Amino acid sequence: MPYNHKKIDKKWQRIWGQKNTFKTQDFSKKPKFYILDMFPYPSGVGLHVGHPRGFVATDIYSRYKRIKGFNVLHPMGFDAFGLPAENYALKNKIHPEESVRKNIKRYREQLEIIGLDYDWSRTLSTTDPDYYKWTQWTFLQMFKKGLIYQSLEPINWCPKCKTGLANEDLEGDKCERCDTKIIKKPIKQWVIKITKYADRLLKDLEELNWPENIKELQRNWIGKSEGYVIEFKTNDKPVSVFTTRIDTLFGASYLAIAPEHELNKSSLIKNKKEVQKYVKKSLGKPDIERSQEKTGIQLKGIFANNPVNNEKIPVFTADYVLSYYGTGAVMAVPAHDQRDYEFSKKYNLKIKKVIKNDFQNKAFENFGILINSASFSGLESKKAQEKIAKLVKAEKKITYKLKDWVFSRQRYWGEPIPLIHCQKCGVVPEKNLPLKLPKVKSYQSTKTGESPLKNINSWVKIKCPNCQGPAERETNTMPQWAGSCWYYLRYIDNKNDKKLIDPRKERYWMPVDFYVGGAEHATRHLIYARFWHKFLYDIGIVSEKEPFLKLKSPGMISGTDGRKMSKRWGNVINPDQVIQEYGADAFRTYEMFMGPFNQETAWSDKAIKGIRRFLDKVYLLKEQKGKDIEKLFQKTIKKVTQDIEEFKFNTAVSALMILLNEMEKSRITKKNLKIFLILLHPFAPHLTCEIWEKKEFADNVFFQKWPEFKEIKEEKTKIIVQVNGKVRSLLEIDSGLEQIEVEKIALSKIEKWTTKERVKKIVFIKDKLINFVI
RNA sequence: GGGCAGGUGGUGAAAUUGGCAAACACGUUAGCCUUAGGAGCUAGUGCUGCAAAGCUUGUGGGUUCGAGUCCCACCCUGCCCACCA
Repeated sequence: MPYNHKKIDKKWQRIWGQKNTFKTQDFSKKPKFYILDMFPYPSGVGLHVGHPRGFVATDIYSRYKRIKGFNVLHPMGFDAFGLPAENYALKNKIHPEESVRKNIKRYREQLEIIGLDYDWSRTLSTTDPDYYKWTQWTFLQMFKKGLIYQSLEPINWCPKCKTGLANEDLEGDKCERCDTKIIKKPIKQWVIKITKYADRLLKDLEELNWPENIKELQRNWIGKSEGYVIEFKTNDKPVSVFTTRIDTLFGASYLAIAPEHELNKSSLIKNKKEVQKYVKKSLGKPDIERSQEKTGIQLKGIFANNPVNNEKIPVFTADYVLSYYGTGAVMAVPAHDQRDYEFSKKYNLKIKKVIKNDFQNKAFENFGILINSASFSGLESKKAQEKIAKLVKAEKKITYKLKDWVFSRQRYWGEPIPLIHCQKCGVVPEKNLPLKLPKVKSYQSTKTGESPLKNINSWVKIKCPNCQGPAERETNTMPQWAGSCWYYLRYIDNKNDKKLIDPRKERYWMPVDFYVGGAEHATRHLIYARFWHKFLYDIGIVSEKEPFLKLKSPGMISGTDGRKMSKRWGNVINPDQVIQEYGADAFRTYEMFMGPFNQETAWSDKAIKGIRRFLDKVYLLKEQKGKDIEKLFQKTIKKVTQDIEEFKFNTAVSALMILLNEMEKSRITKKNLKIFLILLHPFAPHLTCEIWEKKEFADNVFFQKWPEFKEIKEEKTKIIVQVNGKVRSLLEIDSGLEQIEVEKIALSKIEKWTTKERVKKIVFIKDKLINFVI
């Protein structure tokens, strides 16, 4: 291999470091550009080649923007609290603080040898007390604003991790982290009222320049639906139900309530024992199990009145009804809801069609024309809804699938929740932040499932800051997602110990212009962070409603076998080894060349060799005489510029290859060589810097201007000649010729296929195509 | 069950958005060079065919002078959500 990548990579990384080349100044005459990577979670195994795909892309974009004359902020940090880090530490019998420090060091080394242009002086870790001080501070602001409440409802419990999990942390009915089947367990949890922001989270999505599929995922996650709340009178307390199909009210043949519903405790129930047994059984089941087969039990002795026709209908407790959605009770319309249909079949309940249809053996769920609905028969669903609602005095209501955010974990390795429980004063916020995580030897979960912090008496038992009476600290910690909700703000002002962020700097840098990271965060990190940001906006800490203007997600890189890279398959490829063998520039350029940025692709040990060959040839380029290829140069400048802008790096690289292949056979001037190096620089920064220096070109590659391209008019043009749409010939003629002239030339070329007489019609597009239809 | 993305050579892929399908690269074949080749260079390489020529973008239909691209139906793969009333 003609160039020594090991030497060159090291040399330039050292020079960039010594000269502080990538140090970013706050404020500048240049326009600002904030480009951000989703910061990594430093696990024990280190990065595999899939992780840096996004980092390399932002690096290319960032270097491109710098050369284009922007003041670029491109920072990197680490998200290191949470279960995986704690489990890793437990397994390896070291303290998580220790393992996290080691892992971060390793990650940073791995990132540095790729030659990324981060300003490391702005780095941060979510586990650093100077950082989580402000995570805790924001939490307390939410607490003061009444956005946080305690709840004792049954939560998803992982018996192995011994912690409560939000629905988002589940994989079906299993714990996402350890694959253990979860159970329902009532535990006192802190919960954030993210649902209060549901509408804004939904509405503000519209303005964002995000991929449509990610927006759609968020919309579905928030899950807005409009309907009505109808009150059904019973012989006990009335039951409110939520429905989106009030037009089917005449078809309601029973009420179904969730096992958690109040009415289950009614004294009028005749079969109390059975009902209680059913309720108890249901509450222990995870939701998935509840969804597998529809079961229920009638509340004997209880009846409801259908408000539209006073019909007396039975009431069932059924665990297919979810307590946390709508009102926890539904009116069942078997003819028009598949779930109710199945239930009715099983328990032999009335199935009454009220929307015209020919369906048999299943429910018809579409809108349509009402039948069997007294004076409303004949109306169309939408119209009927308003009228029926008016009649039964139903209230319009908007419901969301989004649930409040269970914010506490019964674990050691997280931000301590800065609250104090006092018998007299209730819950009191901590005054001295950061509330540091105490150092302990043993941080195993307690047998009761409570946080390990519970065992540290000296930390837990304190005096109430209000009344000086005996009080206890909250021992739950925050979930893994907490720290990543606002880290992008802290890069802007990472050493500020007075404020979360200096407002002047915030106004200068925010919002993030471009955010790049995995699509798997579409519904968790990206919703939580947007929520957190909106809260900070509401209390005047930030000036923008949305944190991330533009978003792109890299496609996964799978192993050479096409399977997801994992220890289990033994197909993990380590970037260090690849860089060792082929150099950082070949690694970077190959990751961009392998396919479209947002598409999953399998790694290939062989294909990277082509990139290395390309770079070797670049290294050997020298000024020489030959034919002029100015046109191709202009075309390539245009292509590479546009492709970088659009994150189409694969075709940008291929354009550079095409240019190089031509250059080898053509005239190369000093000017052209410089342009080529500038175009290649974002992809292969080490090599281009080296060549630039070796050729004794002035200055440095990244202090150059990005080349502008000129549109060059072609004098000659190629015209496709078709007969009946099939290509039969190709003409190379002067540009701008009119149809009559082209016809003459073209006809002589296609004598084999047709004659002038047989031509019925001619389709002509100037400078492009002529098609003879016969 | 719902949503989203996708289906093009032996492989990764490209196609100016309706106008030469397969650019670029990997692999491979032949030759050169070499003591050697897991180096380099030259030429070839979608399929069928000796050739002329024909065929080819998951399947079937449609629109069009012309379809990988637009429309309809279906099949397959991947990801996400999933009793959301």
